[in-house]
Amino acid sequence: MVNKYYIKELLKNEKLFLNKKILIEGWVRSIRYSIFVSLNDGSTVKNLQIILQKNLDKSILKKITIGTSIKVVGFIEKSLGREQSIELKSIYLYIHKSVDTTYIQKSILQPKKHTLEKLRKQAHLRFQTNIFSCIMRIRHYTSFCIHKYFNKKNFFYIHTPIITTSNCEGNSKMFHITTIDNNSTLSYKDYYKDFFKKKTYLSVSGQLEAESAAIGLGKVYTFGPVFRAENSNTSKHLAEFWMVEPEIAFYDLNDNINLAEDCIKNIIKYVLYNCLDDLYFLEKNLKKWNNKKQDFLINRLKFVLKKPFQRINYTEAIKIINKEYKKIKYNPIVWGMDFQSEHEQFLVNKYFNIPIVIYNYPSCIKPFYMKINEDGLTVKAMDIIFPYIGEIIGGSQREERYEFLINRIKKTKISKKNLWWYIETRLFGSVPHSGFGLGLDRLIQFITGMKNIRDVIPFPRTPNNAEF
RNA sequence: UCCUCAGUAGCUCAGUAGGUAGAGCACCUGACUGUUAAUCAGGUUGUCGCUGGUUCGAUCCCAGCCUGAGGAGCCA
Repeated sequence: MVNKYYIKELLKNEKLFLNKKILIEGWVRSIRYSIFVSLNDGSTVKNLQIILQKNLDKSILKKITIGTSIKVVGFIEKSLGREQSIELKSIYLYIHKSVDTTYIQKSILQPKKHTLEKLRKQAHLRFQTNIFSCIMRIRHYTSFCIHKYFNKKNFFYIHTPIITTSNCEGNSKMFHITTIDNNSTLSYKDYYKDFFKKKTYLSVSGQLEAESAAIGLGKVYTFGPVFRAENSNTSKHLAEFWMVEPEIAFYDLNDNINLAEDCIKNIIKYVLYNCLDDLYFLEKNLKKWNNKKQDFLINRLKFVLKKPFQRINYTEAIKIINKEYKKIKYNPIVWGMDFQSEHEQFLVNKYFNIPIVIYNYPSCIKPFYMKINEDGLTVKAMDIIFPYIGEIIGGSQREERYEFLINRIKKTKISKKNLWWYIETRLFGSVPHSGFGLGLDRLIQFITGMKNIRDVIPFPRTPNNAEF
């Protein structure tokens, strides 16, 4: 009986495995000189070199093509080559499934430089490429760390519904859910005869439900997919994306910002510690593709950890932009307008040169649930803006006062009807509370240096694209 | 949704200032027991995104459409 191991385990403890007989399974990345096979099993970006038996039949050898899945039993030995310190000398080989060379040619497995667009078109095969498997491992560690972080801080993980009746953002377009089919004489307007006897949608956020959970459980978070039916064709938007939304009772805006900053920094630290091989690989390749001379990925991550984020209120931010706009040839901005992405990028990349937190936005550009300040004009909102990708977190202290909430809803012309339960929470032990939404995919974009958000999620959903 | 750009071999791309196309790699055949996307020799490969128009003739010019990318808006 031979034990099976994964490449990550072998490389972590090379000496322990020397001269040991082991079993390994994976996919062929390349075959050289008829005896050297680079095998990858997904556990790490690094490959294990397999030395095939010298007298292997030619017909077998021909079957060991790129992408072929194999099982090998052999002895771990010190490698004579330069690129690796150990290798597996094979004594038994089993081919699970050989890949025909004509298929390889048509696929992204072909050992060539492929564009990320090409990889996207073969999203079902992307997991077999180095770059995408690196990103997926980082995505895993990021998600895992989020649970770890909140668990350690005594938050409870709340599963908020994916099917909802309310639109928390007020103006986001939502996906309508119905069981009425096209052939029916009913239309989607006959929602009172539909499955739920209500108009239902895919959730754009779990916030409202999380708020009611926080009033009782104290500290909660949601982490799941959310859906936006906006027709946005950009490198930063998805129709289905993953969002982390903590919601905390007795937290004010400042506590909220502190939590958000600590959370992001914690995740980055965790990824730096656990995904260094993947980050090195990405850095090496991004450098090549972007024709950059300097390493930038890992330094950028370390840089975020170094200093506190710059906190600035909306009104001050406007002043800075209007003072500097002539120099930078951007449009000036009037109080009450939202920032354009060039404004945000100016503040982050040029003016402060660190991630920034902008808070106390005018109430007219923010949703109804945010707590209004004493000035009556601004709300206790905060956005965290990161270099290159822009807004990564949006949050606020919530309006916990019943009358103020009602007033705000009236002003924003949102229907109270479906929100009755949310409003009612303000009558039962309402407390100051805060929360934020962290876009997981955007955070991973920043960590991995991917320019397009479609390259950090396994099967992206965007307008016109749900192929896989 | 708007603006800009692109679509040529399996991949990355060049090209034709209107006369149906080429490079590198891949692939195929052969050689090779220490390679690192191995090397050497020989060989194959295309509705030049789709539809229509102008023309003796369109991959090239014009129009429409489709697909993709970058940017903007919406936001996470």
